[in-house]
Amino acid sequence: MQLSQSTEYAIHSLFYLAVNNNRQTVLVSEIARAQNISESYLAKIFQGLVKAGLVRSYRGAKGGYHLAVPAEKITLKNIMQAVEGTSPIYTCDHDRRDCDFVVDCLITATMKKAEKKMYEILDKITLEKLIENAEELRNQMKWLDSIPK
Amino acid sequence: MQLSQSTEYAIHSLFYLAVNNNRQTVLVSEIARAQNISESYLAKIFQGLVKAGLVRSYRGAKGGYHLAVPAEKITLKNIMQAVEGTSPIYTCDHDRRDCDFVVDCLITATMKKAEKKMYEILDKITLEKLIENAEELRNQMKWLDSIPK
DNA sequence: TATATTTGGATAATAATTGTCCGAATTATC
DNA sequence: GATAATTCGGACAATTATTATCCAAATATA
Ligand code: SF4
Ligand code: SF4
Repeated sequence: MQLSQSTEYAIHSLFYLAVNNNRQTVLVSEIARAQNISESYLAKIFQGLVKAGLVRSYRGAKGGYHLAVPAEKITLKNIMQAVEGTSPIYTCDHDRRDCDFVVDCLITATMKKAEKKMYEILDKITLEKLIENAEELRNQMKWLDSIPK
Repeated sequence: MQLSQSTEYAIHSLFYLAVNNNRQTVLVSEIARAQNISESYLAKIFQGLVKAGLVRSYRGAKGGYHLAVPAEKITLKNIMQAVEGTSPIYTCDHDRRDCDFVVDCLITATMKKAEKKMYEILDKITLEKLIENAEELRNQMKWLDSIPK
């Protein structure tokens, strides 16, 4: 029940993008370098983020990425679901058992509710809010300083 | 971000145990058969549940398992953590970045809060409540009927 | 003693995650 | 038009986690 490292990469990379959203584009190589993570792997993650509609890509010289929507519209929930998918945290195999599954049983209903509550919290925090928080904690988050090419 | 199948097995097996808690012991073979799942794999899961203090085991003839604590004291949270562990859903690699991590940043704080909310919901539902719900939905949950040896 | 059962360890099969590489497509600039 | 810079898509490989099986040893009953 842990988020994949890809999600941790994606959150931080979008955060970095949001901080640098005034620039035309940012290279994936720069984003990887800023965090000291694998560039080729991050490139793959970004392909997914494009498909999910969170970032826009620009190919060719002077290309790169920037946010597809404003930073105040992208939440931690959005990012998490873009990377991890949207399938529910709990699914039961009722076929395997002798279980009709007409009405949600209390197990299923509870799992759905727990998941919903979790996403409600995550949906409240946007990249914009992360930036505001970063202003307060700036001295502890040096990796956000943009890296010159 | 999905629960492992082991957790699904554990929840249903403990549920089955709770329903049959009037009996002295229940065999792991019976529990597996009732759900049509692998007996040897379930046996391994039960070893973990013993260590977690959720069930008690009895070796030898007439042995088996029963709940270590009353059904109203075992929650879905307890079961989930017994199987999946208690490490947080989100951990960041601040060493890899240039991040001091003195105070929780908003990412970390939000993840902790989301996790907490999720567990709060799961901690409200006990095996006892599942049994009550099963009485209502009895016709759809035939697998709970205890299997004669 | 014979039988029933969990325990713990070893091992294997399968699937998911993480990571790399490269040629093709695209775009900007000279 | 040629060149350089960049993402894209697909294939592939390495590593780790999950799911599963088996068996000898320990324990308990009768
Ligand atoms: S009891 Fe509920 S969770 Fe379990 S198999 Fe039936 S419907 Fe699914
Ligand atoms: S910004 Fe927050 S989550 Fe990211 S590395 Fe720093 S402390 Fe961790």
